[in-house]
Order: sequence, then structure tokens, then C-alpha cells
Amino acid sequence: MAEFIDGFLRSHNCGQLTASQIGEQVTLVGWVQDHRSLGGGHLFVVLRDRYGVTQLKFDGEALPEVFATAEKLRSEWVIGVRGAVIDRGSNANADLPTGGIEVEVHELKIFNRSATPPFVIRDEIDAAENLRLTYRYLDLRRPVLASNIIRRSRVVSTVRRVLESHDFLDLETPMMTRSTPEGARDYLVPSRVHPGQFYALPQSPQLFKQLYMVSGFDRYYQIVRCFRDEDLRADRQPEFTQIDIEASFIDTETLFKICEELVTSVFAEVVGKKLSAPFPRLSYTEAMSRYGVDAPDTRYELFLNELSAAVAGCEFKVFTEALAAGGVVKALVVPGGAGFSRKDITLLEDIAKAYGAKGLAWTRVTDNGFDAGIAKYIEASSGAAIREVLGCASGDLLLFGADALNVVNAALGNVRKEVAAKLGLIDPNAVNLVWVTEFPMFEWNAEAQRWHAMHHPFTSPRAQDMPLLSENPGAVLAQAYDLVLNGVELGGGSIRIHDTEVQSQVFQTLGIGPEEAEEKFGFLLKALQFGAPPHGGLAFGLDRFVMLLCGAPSLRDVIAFPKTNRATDLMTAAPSSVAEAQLKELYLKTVGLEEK
RNA sequence: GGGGUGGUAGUUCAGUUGGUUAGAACAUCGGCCUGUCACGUCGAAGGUCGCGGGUUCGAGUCCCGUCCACCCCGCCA
Repeated sequence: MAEFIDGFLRSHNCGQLTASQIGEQVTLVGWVQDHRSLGGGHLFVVLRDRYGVTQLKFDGEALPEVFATAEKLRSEWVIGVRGAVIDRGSNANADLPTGGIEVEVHELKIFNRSATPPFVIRDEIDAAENLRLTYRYLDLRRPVLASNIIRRSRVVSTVRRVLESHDFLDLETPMMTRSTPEGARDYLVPSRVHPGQFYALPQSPQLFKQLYMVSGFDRYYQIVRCFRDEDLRADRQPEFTQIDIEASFIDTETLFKICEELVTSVFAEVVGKKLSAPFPRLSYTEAMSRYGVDAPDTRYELFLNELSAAVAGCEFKVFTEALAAGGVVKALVVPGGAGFSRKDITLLEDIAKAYGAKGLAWTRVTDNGFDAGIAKYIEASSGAAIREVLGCASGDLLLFGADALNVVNAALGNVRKEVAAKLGLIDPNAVNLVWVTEFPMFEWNAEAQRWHAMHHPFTSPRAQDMPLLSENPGAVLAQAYDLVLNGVELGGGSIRIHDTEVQSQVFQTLGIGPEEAEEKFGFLLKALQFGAPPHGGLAFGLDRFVMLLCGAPSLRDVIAFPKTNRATDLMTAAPSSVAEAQLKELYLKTVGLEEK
């Protein structure tokens, strides 16, 4: 029979008692972590709650009845105990915060028993992910995971405090809203009242927060769930949480300052780490050219080098053909990398290929020129020029990319990360934040043969680039920015368009004609006509932020109830089929299932 | 949509060249044990080798398909 708490309220938690409570009578409640019986006289139980663990001692001679009950205890039973805090003296356990004391129990209450858990609940054990997800509530008992969730709560709390100190209001936005073109695939919600019509769950509250600005709530924030129906990754969940921020009458500099305070406060208060602000800045162009990616990891000095001019006259066909096709040749110098084995290089080549490169040309630098790899093709014709540009030294390994610019950047940019890891260039304690600015406004989508908004369609072009909007969209730079932490995009935002005319022009460039714009975004265009203030903002990915603060390898480690790679919840078995009647009510019918 | 890793006892894993009754540790159950702290110790029980097909005298092992979990590319304004 399970017992209710009935006045058996705790006086302390399991992480709290120290030598200063010795002699006090206390009441503790929690889960049985461990029970160690030493026979007739002695029995130790480790009691766990979210605050820590405390050792309980049962004495068989003094209290045989309590002892007999205690002997029946099993892992994960929920119990309450009353007893005296006693000094462990020479038996103290230095590994535990509460290891100096133990509670000598004279009253034991069993609130509930537990089935044998499917895996041992302990930090060190690593059960299969699917088991952990099926029994998520048990996995969350593990202190390592529980502390991530607790840390997440602290982050949220700090964020609220900082933003509210700057007059930001916590304002809500609808979860059931309108599907809009552009961006990710929407999660749809069928309408019962309007047969055949659908709401969409928000990919972000973008338009609503802008409309709040039009309303005059000049500083908004929200810690808000967002939904995107795209394939998952270790750092991507279909529902995730944004720290969403928007402000009116504000410039980028002011916004950056607030964000820097937010980020440094979180690091200081949650993990006790002091960061210096302002954070360095890097233009998108510079990031792409030196790091190959738009979210550069600036913890190590390893850069991509432009070699197109230096190898223009070389005899290596891969290079000359790439250049002839309008591509580029870039190189990565791996200091002391001459010791890399062929196997190491093949591994790097596999990374390059994963990002679309056809291969990864390489050679070693020696005192007598290049050796091995493509040495014989390049030494005579352009060896000297390459060495001059790269400033490489004997013992280095050179890795080359020759292809279209975006392919070379992606390939070498990601090879760079692996090289840094392999050379041990990454300081695990470093926290390098960098603002990436001056993103292009548009990206050409070759497949769809049209321009795409790189950030989103509500981002404002730079004032000086407005004239280019119609004649040369590719050259327009946006007032957009990302905040990057150790190579991970932590957040991003922009100054928005607050002018109907400009907004219409941007839609036009994106191939959204006046009629479609009116149909899909009419409410926004209309709102912009009624005195929309200049405004801008950004959003941080809360989950990723917490993941980085916890040093966790996956978002699943900082989300209490996450989804699997295939977007299912193993605990509740969602998604699921629904009753035919439910579908009928919504005027829905499944089709094409047999093809699946 | 594509590439990769894994799936064997409740759990974590081992399982040789295809060959007798599929093993270990932990967990579980029972006994012993008065200072353990991942207690120790003795014993017991515990298997749809993910699932389906195929090859073979014989399949955990080889082949084909499929499901699940994870990592990556595409996708994710």
C-alpha cells in the first residue's frame, strides 16, 4: 500500500546536511539510490532527491523493527525517514558533499515501491538512447541529466531578469496562426470550424513581434516554443525554444549591447564564467573567406587561404579546370601536419566529399619543396608562388580545395574543424563569441531559379543598398547579424523593414507578386502603413545555448522530453493514428499511405 | 531522398573459419556478512540473437528485404 505524505514533511533536502546539523533531528524524503546490508547489525541506504544524496544508517540492535522494514527496501522506492544527524568521523566519504554526516534512522515510512527499473539510474551508466527515451522520467532522475534541466531553468531566470531590467515586456503570441510561404515546412493544425483550412504552428513569432512594435510595445521578449517540420540533427529538434527579442527606436549597437549583457550575465550566473564584452565582429564575407562557414569557430588560428592567383599557371588539371569554370582554389595549412597518415588524410577527404567536393588534394612541405600527393603537378609551375602566399613551413601539410566557391568553402571549412580537433588546437574551456554581420540580403536558389531571403523576407537592406534591390539583388547587404559561440550559431536577427514600399519591393525580388503578397502578408503590409516605428531584434536558440553551457553533445540532453531522429516521442508514442471520427470531424482523409 | 554506425539475458557487452548445451559483468531473486559507500561473498533464475525471407546437413555468424535508435549530407528564411 502506498502511503500519503500525511505530515511527514521534510525538514531538509538530501543535498543539504553538513557537520553543522550534527545532533539535530531531521526528516528526509527521497528515492532509494542504493542499499548496502552488512548483516544483522548494520544497513546503509543512500537516499536521493534532486538536491543530492544522503546516507542513512539503520541499526538492527537498537531498533530491530525499523531495521526489518529497511531490509525490504529496493532501488527507487520512495521513502521518508526521521532520525538524528550523526558524525561519520573516520568513516566520512570525501567524495560526497554530505559525506561528513549520516542520518541514523529511527522512523521509516514507505511512500511507494518501485518496479525494477529497466536500467540502473546512475550517471555512469549509459543505457541505449531508445530505452532512455522510453523511460524518460527515469532517465531524468540521473543527476547528470537533472542538472542540465535545472541549469536550463537558471538560464531562463537570468534572461528574464536582464531583459526586464531593460524594460522588456514578456508578451505572448498565438500558437495557432497562419501558414506563410518561405522558410521551413509548417506543422499544420486542421480547422474543424473551417473545413479544409489549416492553422500553422509558428516557426517563430516573427510577424507578431513586429506587430507588437507597431502597437507601441517598444520592447518585447518571449521565451517561446517554435516548430519546424524538417529533418532532425543532434542540434535540431522539431519543437524548440527561442529567446525572442524585439525593440523599437533602437540601433544595432544598442541591441548588441543588451545581448552582450544577456549572454555574459548567463555565463556569470549559471556557470560562473566571466566573459569580456563587447564581442568581436566579423563580416559575413570575411567569415566565409577565412573560415569557409558563416558560423566560424574562432577558438583556433587556422585559416583558409585564397590561392587562385598563385596557381593560375600551374599544370594541375584539377586546379586549372576549376578556375576555368569560374571556381576558386583555396588551401588550408595544417601546421606540423606532415605526420598525418594516408588514413588520416582519407578521413579528411571523406569530410570534404560529404560537402560536395570531388576530392581533397594535398601535399607535404619539406625543406626541399613539396613532397607526395600532388607535389609533382604543382612544384615546378607554382610551388614558389604557393609557398609565398601560404607562408608554410617544413613539416606542414597542405590541403587544397578546387571547385565552385561555395563548395570549396564548405569542404575546407569543415575539414578545418576536424584538423583543429585532431591537432588538439581547441581549448575546451574557451568561450569565443563573435558577431557575424553584413549578411547578403538574398541567395540565388539555382534549383528554383529564384532569389531566397538569406535571413527572412522582413529583414531590411542597408540604406545605401536600397537602389540595388531591383537591378542587382545579389549585391544587396542586409542589416542582419548572427551571434556565434565556438562555431555554433547561438542567435540571429536583423533590423526590420518598417516601410510598406520597401517590403513590397523585397517580396517582388523574392518572386512574391503583389497579389500573392496581399493574400499572404496583407495584414503586415497594412500594419506598416499605420505608423510602424523603426525596429529590429533577434532570437537566441535557448536549447543550443543551454547545450553549450552544459557541454552536452545533443539537444536531447537539455530538453526534458525530446523527440527522436524520426520526430517521434518514444515515451508517449506520438505521433499516433486517431479515431476515424476525429478525422471526419475535421474533414480529413488519409491518402497515399500504401505508397509508404 | 542519400551515406554511415549499432541492435545478442532486465542492462552494458563478448561471441573465433558457419559447427556440441549462446557467455561475462551489473541488475533481479534467495542465503551469509556490524562501517559499507559502484560493499563483499555463496547460489539461483533469466535468451523470439530486432523482425521477415533465403543459402546451407547446420545461421547469432553469410545473402536479400524490413523496422528501430544514433551520426552526417540534402533540407532547416
